[in-house]
Amino acid sequence: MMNATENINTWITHLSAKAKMSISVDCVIFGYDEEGLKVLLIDCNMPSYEGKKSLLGDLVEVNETLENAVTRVLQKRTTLTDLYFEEVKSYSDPDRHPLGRVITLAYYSFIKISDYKIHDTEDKHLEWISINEIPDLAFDHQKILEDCYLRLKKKIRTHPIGFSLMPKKFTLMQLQNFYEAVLQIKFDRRNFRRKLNSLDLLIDLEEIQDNVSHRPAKLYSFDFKKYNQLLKSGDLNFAL
Amino acid sequence: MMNATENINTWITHLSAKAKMSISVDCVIFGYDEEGLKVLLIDCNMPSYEGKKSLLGDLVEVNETLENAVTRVLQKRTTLTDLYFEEVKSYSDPDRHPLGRVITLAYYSFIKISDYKIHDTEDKHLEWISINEIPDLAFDHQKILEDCYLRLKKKIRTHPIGFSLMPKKFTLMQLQNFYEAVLQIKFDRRNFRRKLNSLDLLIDLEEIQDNVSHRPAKLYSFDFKKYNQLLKSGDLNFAL
DNA sequence: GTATCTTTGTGTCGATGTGACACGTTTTAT
DNA sequence: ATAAAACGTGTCACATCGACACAAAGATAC
Repeated sequence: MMNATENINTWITHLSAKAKMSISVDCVIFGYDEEGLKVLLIDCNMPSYEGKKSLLGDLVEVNETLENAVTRVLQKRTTLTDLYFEEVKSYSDPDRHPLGRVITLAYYSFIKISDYKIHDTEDKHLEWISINEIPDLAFDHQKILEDCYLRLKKKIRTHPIGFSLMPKKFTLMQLQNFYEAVLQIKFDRRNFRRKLNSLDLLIDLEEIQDNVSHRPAKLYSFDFKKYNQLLKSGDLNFAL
Repeated sequence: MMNATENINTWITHLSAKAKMSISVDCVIFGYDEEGLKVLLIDCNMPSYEGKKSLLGDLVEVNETLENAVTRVLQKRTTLTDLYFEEVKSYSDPDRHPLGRVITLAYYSFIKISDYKIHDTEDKHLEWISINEIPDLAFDHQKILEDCYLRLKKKIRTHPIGFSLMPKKFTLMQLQNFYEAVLQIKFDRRNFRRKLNSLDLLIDLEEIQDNVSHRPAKLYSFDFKKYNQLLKSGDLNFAL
């Protein structure tokens, strides 16, 4: 019987094998291209979920952190390294996985779809699906995806994480389209531009669009240097 | 060797015993009384951390969710049920726990210290410590506490979670003291009152303080009913 | 019972940010 | 030359925010 004080942080002397379980990470990999916001999903062929799609995830190995595991999954599935990702929350229903007790931690990441290349030709089962056309997913992945999407929407309004998904040179309209696609809301064009200008994080490249059959727009780039300075000094005041 | 597609969500057929580990929850139990913001800590007598204090946590059992485990820990340590708590993040350094591989999920809760009673007389090692006098803690609990405190401060500015820690009848000055203690910042009295009034969530009880040797203040209570309505309708616009 | 102490309660002004809103400009295509 | 398409710009009303000072209420001391 446990002493009143005894717990994982005080007096116990060994870890019972009975209380061990599997941990996984599940990544909601958001991607953006000019068609809109998409999510990378894979076919799930596990009995009882056959035909459904699922998020990308894997078991955490005994000698790695959860962040290591996420990095591993992201690299395997996108070939990209150094991706931005963020922990969202845990899912721990004892019955959530048919193979047994698996607690999972959900993460989301966000990449430029044009940077993405299929890593392995065997991965025919990987697919970008529009955020508006998500089918029924296996396990509790529907809920995970929802929670991660909410988190992304909250994050992107207060942190300029979206700019690395823009082309190097972009127009204000492309930027607005990006925010409208991710947040699924419309902005007033004039107010959006006023806001972005007031942040003073865009560099006017003094160039204009080419090959468009209408008045060409001015091109901008994002001032990552200034952004990082502001971030360090704590004076970043981004809000959309 | 793993097939390109094989992972926890697709084709594997069994969970390897080798990849199993222990999971714990650690709770930062914040408490408030008129002396200020405190944290409930316990003595840690585990070799290599002897003499240090630690957060309250426990191993997650195979048949319970993380939330169940948190509820269990909170009830054991405070005797209180139905406490508010929130997941913060995971800590998964393979070397973070001397007994072996233990991934932990951090949660914080927030209670009225006057509601708290020592549950078990053996728990002489439990103590409320002022947020400004936190000693060195065992494991990575320093970091966990910091992260949870940051989260609490962020949360309390946008959600009126603090009102259940007030007496049933309170003065605006008591409320301001509460926010100042938790956030460790000062508010202008007039602006604070204007803000709170504009939220329209306080009920003027038309009573005044008693037994004070100065001008007595008006007493208010929190309109939980209206708050819950606003919460449901999504019109809650709380920000301090 | 008057003076003093302590804490309460209250309003204004200037600055800043936000939502709503319309028209002339630039380029290409015909 | 004209039409089509998207670009680029400014104002006004309104709400919010920080800064700031003084009179009122009750208790206490003399």
